[in-house]
Amino acid sequence: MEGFKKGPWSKEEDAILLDWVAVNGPHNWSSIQSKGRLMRTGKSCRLRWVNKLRPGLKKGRKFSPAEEEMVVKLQGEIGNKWAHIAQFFPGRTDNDVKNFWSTRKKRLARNKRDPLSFKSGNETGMHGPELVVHPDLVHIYENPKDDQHQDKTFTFNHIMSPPYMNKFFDATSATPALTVPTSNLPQTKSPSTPFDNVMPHEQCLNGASGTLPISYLPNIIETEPSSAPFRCVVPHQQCLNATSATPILALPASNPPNTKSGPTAAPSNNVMPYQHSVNGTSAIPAIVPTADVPSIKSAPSSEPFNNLMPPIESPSWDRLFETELIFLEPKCCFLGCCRVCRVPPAFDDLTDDVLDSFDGPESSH
DNA sequence: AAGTAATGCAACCGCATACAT
DNA sequence: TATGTATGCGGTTGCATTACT
Repeated sequence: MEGFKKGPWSKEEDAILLDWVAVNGPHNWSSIQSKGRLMRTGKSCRLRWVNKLRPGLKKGRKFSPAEEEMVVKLQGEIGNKWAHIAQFFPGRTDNDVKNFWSTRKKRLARNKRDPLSFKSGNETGMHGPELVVHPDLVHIYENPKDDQHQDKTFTFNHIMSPPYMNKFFDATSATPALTVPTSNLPQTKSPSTPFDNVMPHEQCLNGASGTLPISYLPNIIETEPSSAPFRCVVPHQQCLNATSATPILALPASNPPNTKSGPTAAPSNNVMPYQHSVNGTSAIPAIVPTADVPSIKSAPSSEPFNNLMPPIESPSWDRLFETELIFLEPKCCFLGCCRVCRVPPAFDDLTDDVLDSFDGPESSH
């Protein structure tokens, strides 16, 4: 193509692009050029926005040893799916991950090391928080064959939701790990992948933290048929019990997701699952079998998440397991990744009472 | 201090896919 | 259904900076 500028972006160009996105949203990239605002291709504009200008990016922060380990594991699991891998690292772009991997690969090649191997920070000369994994998760991860479903990718994705990992990595940081600015929410791709959509949900239950404004549903189940409207989310009971009996469902009308800038496939046709019954004694997953999902009415795009699921009828973890809506044994789900705060419980924090109160098939675990 | 190697990363390209017409 | 366009992704390149000798 002729007439398009290439190479590094100037501050002026960035300002124009930011201004454009502020007004028009992060799409219709070609219009920026066609309307004479920038002599850049739409692709170039999009790339600049995604990789450099998008809010919420981690700038100038090297990958920590924990992040490195997770990149290695993820790459080993799913290959060079950088965009997918990047979802596990909020604030990182696929380009970041790709560049990191490439650099690391070269470095290890020079040292004649397997890029799939990981050495801790001490061994590599890097320093940072060690990756600390819940014992159950370690076991599940390292023994995927133990899972009834032997798809390693699935098993892994099921456990390691991006928000959880983010919290995980930032355990020693003063920065709240779950903070995801609305302007940095993943985009809705299409109605066929409804829960790639982002939704705000209730804060982490009244004072667990005042700085966890938004979380979102992870891409957990990649092998799930695209027609399935809900993906597995896993609350853990003690979290729900800890500070409030308030169900987490509530979508504050004053805090809708930032969807006006989204693609044409607005998330307004989506509904979100919610925790309808928090009674303090049973862990009720916010999963609704496909067959139970009612027809979803359309809503104006300005009210994308006003459609809420009606309460589900007390499905048990067992049932969900049996119907393959969750793919780990219920106990593992219960212990694994919290829908509310996205953090697995510290194993030692699980009191006998909590464990006893769990209604799952303990005997099978 | 200068030259070289290593590193980090921005940005390009080609291709695939989704979507509109 | 076919075609064109927009968008997204992975591979690659090239430049600036940093580390090393």
